[in-house]
Amino acid sequence: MSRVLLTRRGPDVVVVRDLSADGRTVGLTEVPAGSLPRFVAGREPARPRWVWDDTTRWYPQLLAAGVRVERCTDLRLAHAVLRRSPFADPALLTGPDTAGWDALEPVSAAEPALFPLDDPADGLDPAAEHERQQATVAASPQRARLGLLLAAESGGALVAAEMTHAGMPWRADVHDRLLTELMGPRPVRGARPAGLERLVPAVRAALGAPDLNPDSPPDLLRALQTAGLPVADTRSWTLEQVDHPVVGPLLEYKRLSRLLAANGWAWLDAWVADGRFRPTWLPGGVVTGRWASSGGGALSVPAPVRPAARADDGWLFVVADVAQLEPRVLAGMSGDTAMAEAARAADLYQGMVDSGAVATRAEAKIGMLGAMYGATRGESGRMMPGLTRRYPRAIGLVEEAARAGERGEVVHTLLGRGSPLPTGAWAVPAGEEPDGGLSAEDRGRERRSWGRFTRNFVVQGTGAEWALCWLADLRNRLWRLGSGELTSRPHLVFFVHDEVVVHTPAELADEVGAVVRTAAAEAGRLLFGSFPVDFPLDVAAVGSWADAH
DNA sequence: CTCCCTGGCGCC
DNA sequence: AAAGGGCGCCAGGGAG
Repeated sequence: MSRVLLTRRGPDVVVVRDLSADGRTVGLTEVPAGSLPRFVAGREPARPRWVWDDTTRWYPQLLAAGVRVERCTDLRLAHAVLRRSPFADPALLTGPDTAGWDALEPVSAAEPALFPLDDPADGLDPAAEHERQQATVAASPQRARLGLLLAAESGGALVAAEMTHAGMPWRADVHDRLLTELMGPRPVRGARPAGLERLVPAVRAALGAPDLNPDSPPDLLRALQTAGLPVADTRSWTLEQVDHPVVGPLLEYKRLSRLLAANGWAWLDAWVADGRFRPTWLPGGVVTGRWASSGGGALSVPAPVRPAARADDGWLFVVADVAQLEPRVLAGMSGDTAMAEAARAADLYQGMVDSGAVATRAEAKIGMLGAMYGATRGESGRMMPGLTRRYPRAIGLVEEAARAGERGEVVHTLLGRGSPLPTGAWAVPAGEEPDGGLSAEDRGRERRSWGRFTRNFVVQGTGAEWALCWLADLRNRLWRLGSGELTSRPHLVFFVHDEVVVHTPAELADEVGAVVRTAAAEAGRLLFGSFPVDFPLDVAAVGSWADAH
């Protein structure tokens, strides 16, 4: 496969290097920046891997010009992975501008102030960085896994740019109607909607606090305590435990007030334009390898507004999510055949019950979540001995990850993403002076807390790798289902950790459903080879996102 | 005034 | 006696 490296020379010229398999430059061309899309489109039929400093600095402009590419290497993301990977030799990755690569941030269309003038990326040498990265992977004892991780990470970068380009279809009129039905028509700026305002006197009266501002947690807490309620905070869960006339109206107020603040009319104004919601997706934005997002809270769109996400006329959403991704991933990465057997069922937790490992589905779920999050007490903690007996390899893997974290060691995902080193005062190496300000108890608590983080890291991070492989493979399969530009074919519009939304012409929905499943099976094969662990999907073809679950 | 922290809560 | 992982975002409120 050929590789083509793109670099900028000033604002107007792009330097194109054709690279040999060992990374040497075998061809050099200069292209005016304005004709880059035409150039890339002309080369794309040969299916090169485009190598560039950072997908966010190249791909949005190509997409805007109607050009889609099949694959790339994103040096920024690859650098971040390699810098922390226990599978990579740091000496091979180190160069004169390593600090610059460490510090390189993605750019977003929403804040173009830095770009293209004065971009720190322009002080870096992508050709040299690419050579270092190639050498690092080639020398790795796990180069297949590491290579897969870098390819998947880069594929994710392409998906992210394409999803922002296409946007999630979003009906502002439907959203406005939902809000109006729940809390009355849109008020003038700064005022409470009538449906919310109506609840304030009820709360004040029930607490005997005529001037209370229910939006101020400290004031609210004082008023609750003054009224004699045994609460130490104002959380909804706490209030639900209390029997008092204020609870009903106050919980209702909090529910509506939250919706108004997070996804009300101001959210619509800020994030929905031309019938599309376009968040900025940040692949690799979380230490575990999960994506983050900025703008509009894309990863936490609450259920009540999802009816506003509606496919275009003649189009459908194919919504797919994988049930119990993380315990399945744990079964695969630990090679635990008993857990993989339970994972053969569409419902892994029911599979655990059917095999006699646990008595009820609820116990299976709480036990597994506790194992992966590090619960040691309560119902979840009490289940650990039984789970350990039944699934020694799976439980053993997360336990060992926790112990390693408590020793201050790095843990890693299946494909080699490394955890950060602890920075807390508890982690001072033996022999050095511990922080005088931290008691032995505090140190123990922080040490265990870091162990819970590393315990979860290996599972959450490997789950993210499965999802990346799924996404990257699905993207190319969707492209082959249609013709014309990206948004006239079936295309991804949303991704939330273990769920995808594809926007597709209605007549292709069945085929989309099939390739979503094929891509999931392929992701399982890429990560776990022939080890028999299944990743069954819930797939629905719907007019609205809200109808999927 | 701006900056930063916290409580609270939405998602996985 | 609701403990236990990862996020982003908002409003309030204190610090500078």
